[in-house]
Order: sequence, then C-alpha cells, then structure tokens
Amino acid sequence: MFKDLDPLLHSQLRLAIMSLLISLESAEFTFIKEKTNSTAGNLSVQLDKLSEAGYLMIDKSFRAKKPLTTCRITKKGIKAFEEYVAVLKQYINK
Amino acid sequence: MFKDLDPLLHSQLRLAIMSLLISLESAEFTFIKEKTNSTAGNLSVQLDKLSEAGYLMIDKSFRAKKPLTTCRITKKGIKAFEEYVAVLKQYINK
DNA sequence: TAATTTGGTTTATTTTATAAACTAGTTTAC
DNA sequence: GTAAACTAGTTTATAAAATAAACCAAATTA
Repeated sequence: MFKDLDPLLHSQLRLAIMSLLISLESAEFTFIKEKTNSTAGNLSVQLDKLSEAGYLMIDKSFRAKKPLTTCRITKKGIKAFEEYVAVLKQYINK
Repeated sequence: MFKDLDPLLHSQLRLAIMSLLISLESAEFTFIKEKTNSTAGNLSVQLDKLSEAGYLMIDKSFRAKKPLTTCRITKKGIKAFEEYVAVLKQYINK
C-alpha cells in the first residue's frame, strides 16, 4: 500500500538541498546555506551524506584564497529525487 | 524560501496513518497496522503522538471481549495535513 | 492447565538531526 | 607586526526521533 520513502531524501534539509540542485544543477556551499537557512555544520554533514550516496558530487577548490565548495546533482540523484516524489504522491494525493 | 515541514507529519509512518485517516475518517488499530505494514509497538507510539498533538482522536473500547482501538482524524489534523502538503509542494514541484 | 493467540503498551536501543566547538587561512585595526 | 575578527567550512557531542524488543492481560485452543 505505502511504498517506503527513501530515508536519505525524507529529511527536510536534504530534501531542500536536492530541490535546489535539481533546478540549478550546480550551487556553492554558501548559497545553499543561505537558501536553506541552515547552519554550516548541519549542511556540511548532510551534503556529505548525499555525496556518499552518490546523489551529488562535491568539488572543493579555492577562490580568492578562500575555500570554495561546489555541489552538483548526479543522474542517480535526479532519479532518486523523482522516485521519491512519485512515492510521496501515494501518501499525499488522496 | 523553504518553509518548515511540520515535524509531526514528516515521518513515514505518521504520514501514512494520516493519509489513511484523511480518506477513511475512521479506522481500527489492526486495520491501520496492516495497511501501513507497521509493528504494533511503533504504531502505538506514533498514534499517541498524533493524538497528543490533537491531530486525531483515539477511542478505546472492547469488541468480542477483545480490546478495540479506533482512530478518527480531527479538524486540526485535516488542517495540519493540508498545510503539510502545501509546504511540501514547495520542495517537490520544481 | 499449559501453550498460543489477540490486541495492544512500555521500555530500551539504534539512528538521525542538529548544535556547539573547533580549524585553517585571511583580512582588518591598532 | 600582531591581536582580533571574519570566512568557509569540518568534526564532535548532544538531543530527539524512530524502531524494535520485551512485556502484559485476557481469551482461546490443544
């Protein structure tokens, strides 16, 4: 009746991150932090989890001598997000 | 940008319970247990939480000498569910 | 009358989310 | 030039949540 919701995506912050990245394709740490209104610590942890699951790719470099973390959603991430949305609809539509 | 998701509803089992009750208006413990594929212990705990939040009403009686727990969604519960769905759409629609 | 089943509740454990503390390098103010 | 503060994070600790395991009472069955 109710299919399981991907626990990796069923988390407010991680879902917000994926929601951002699915339309932007690429975003910086500080940008995501602002848009999701999260703390750096929490964001860092959740980005790592998404990255370890292969849902996004994280690139660490430097810009103007400051660390620059850039995130990009993967095909796997897009698929997981779409599947999550499809399953979620079982719960909320009717 | 991203409004907070009601933490009480952003839980797979509690969301499934509410999803069932919003269309059924009333259901028995064992029925919900079957439909949500949950364990009795977990269901009992989550029903209590929803009940304490005023999202549903629980009636305990007996039938054929066996305990009978019946649940019914409240107006507050319906409103909370609808609001949750509305907020969720911010995350999943584009 | 002892074991099993039904319909749960309570308690304990594991997992998760989140916040607090910390780090490394940079810029600014004195 | 050095102490204080800022940027951009990471790591660790704590709080909260989900879940499972253990338990209970009454009834039924063997």
